[in-house]
Amino acid sequence: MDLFHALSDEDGKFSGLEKKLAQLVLDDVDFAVNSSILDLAERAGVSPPTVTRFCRRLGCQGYSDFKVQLAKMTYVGLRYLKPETPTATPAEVAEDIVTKAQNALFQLHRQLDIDVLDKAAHLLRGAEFIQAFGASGNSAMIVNELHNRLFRLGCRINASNDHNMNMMLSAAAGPGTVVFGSSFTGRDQGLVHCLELARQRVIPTIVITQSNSPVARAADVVIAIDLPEGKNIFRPTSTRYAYLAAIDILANLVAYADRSRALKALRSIKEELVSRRDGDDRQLLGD
Amino acid sequence: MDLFHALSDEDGKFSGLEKKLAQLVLDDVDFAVNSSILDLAERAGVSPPTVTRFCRRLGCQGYSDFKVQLAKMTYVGLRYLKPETPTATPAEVAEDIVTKAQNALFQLHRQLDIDVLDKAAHLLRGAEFIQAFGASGNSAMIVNELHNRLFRLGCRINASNDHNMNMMLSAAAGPGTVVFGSSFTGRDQGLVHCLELARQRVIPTIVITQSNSPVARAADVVIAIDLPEGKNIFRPTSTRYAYLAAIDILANLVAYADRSRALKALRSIKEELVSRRDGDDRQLLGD
DNA sequence: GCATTCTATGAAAATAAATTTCTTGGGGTA
DNA sequence: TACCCCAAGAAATTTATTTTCATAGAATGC
Repeated sequence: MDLFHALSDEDGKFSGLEKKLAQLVLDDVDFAVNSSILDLAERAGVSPPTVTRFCRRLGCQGYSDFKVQLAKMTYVGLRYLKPETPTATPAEVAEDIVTKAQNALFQLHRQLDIDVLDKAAHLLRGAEFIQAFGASGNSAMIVNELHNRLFRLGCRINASNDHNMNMMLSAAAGPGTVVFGSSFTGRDQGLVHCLELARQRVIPTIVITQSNSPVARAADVVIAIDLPEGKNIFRPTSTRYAYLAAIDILANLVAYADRSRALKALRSIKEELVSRRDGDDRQLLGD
Repeated sequence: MDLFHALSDEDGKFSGLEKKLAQLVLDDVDFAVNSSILDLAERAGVSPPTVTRFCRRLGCQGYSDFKVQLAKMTYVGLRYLKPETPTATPAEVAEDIVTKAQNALFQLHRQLDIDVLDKAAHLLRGAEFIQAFGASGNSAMIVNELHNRLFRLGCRINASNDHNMNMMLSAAAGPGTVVFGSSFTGRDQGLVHCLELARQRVIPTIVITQSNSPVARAADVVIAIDLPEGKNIFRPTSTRYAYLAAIDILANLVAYADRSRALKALRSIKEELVSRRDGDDRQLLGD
């Protein structure tokens, strides 16, 4: 049953007052979720029985059931984590992945230390140059994303995914540089080494990793992400979504930390894209 | 208020029966969400007033409020989309990004055509070689992720983010090759050209893009993703989360389509990682 | 064009649900 | 031993929800 769909009345089965009710509910879900049937009826200018009937038409058992469904729906539909079945159908695979991704985002939001993130953003914004290190598929993606976001904001940044290269880059880093590292496990020895090199050179370091890990201990600013890992080895880790969101938030804070610089850089990029393509600026800032 | 936290009774404020209630609720959220106070009381072996008091202690207004909060919580906390305030605090930025990411995942799940995905998975699994094209930051990330997931499953795959290169690769593609393309906007002319080249050579093509776009029209199998774009130019598009999830699902389906090959490949990679590092196999399959 | 049927709706009644008040009994404390 | 406090339930009360019944208007059939 899909309340979201039902409320939009695509089949046109609602009566006049029911349409009014649906509109009211969609306009102010909070109110509907928190009020009694009498309040809702009064505000909609209908009688309580009409509300009950409305709920039934939507496929709910009654008003309380409706409220529960509504609460679920508006807070993003997501099944509870089910034990994994070995014979998963494609639909189950899809649901499982989406569920876990949403869960990872939820957990991220719960445990994210905004102050640390803000501190990191200001450090990045003030940097003359940023070296971003992350190896293996996942962390590589993360630092590449950081690169992809920050260069648009006028930051000078290089992302590198090669251990030996990282080492040389760290050893060569001069004043004004900030080193950024990503490690999902927190046990990337190569990254730890780079961070130590940076520390020797009094270069500030930021990492996104598990707290209380070797990588975390080697850095100045730690964006801690502690999520349980799944067990299905076929399944890519849902932790990536959490990391990606953290990077997105970070990039935003960097943008806000120096709005004018960010705007200027974005504008140039956009102009270039628009003038070189078909003039359709829906492309915005990259495919 | 954080019901999740409250239910775990970290402050040890629960009485004996309240602990029992909390356990019952956590064990079977579905039951709690769908039953009346009498049912819940009976199943927990307590009186209804005890349940009411329990709800109050959890910070809820009463039993109905408790049910609503519970429904929200278990379906992943997520605020309704708020209009964006120009003077966003870091916390608001974080919430907004997480919200939109979850929303993108929700929408993806609602509109995803599993059969198409499954078809694409079988095509990829049967391919002798896969060329994956995606340019600019976002699509580049997507095809790199595809590469990152599929090579682990024993697929022969190359990801390329360079237009000219893609063109040459398409022109040189031989029988047994499958071309995969990603474009968020669906208007990547270079990609369209590659797809046309492939079509001339009777090479099957799969794209992940907006439906009814030039890219979609040029491909054999279309994984359609149609999400509204945000307007904040500072903000990276939340669509990325949806694409990423689609790729994850796709990779899973490829793995399940040929379990033994996938397992074999994964096992070799894992052995290599474990033997070369500190023997800690928590690293699993890449940082 | 009138009668009939159907549908939407509300009023009132009935039921069910939730909460408050009052009470009890067990554990601790002076 | 007497007192107090707290957890917990029974009964009473209040509140919320649903059902039943009645009505008016719209649609349909003859």
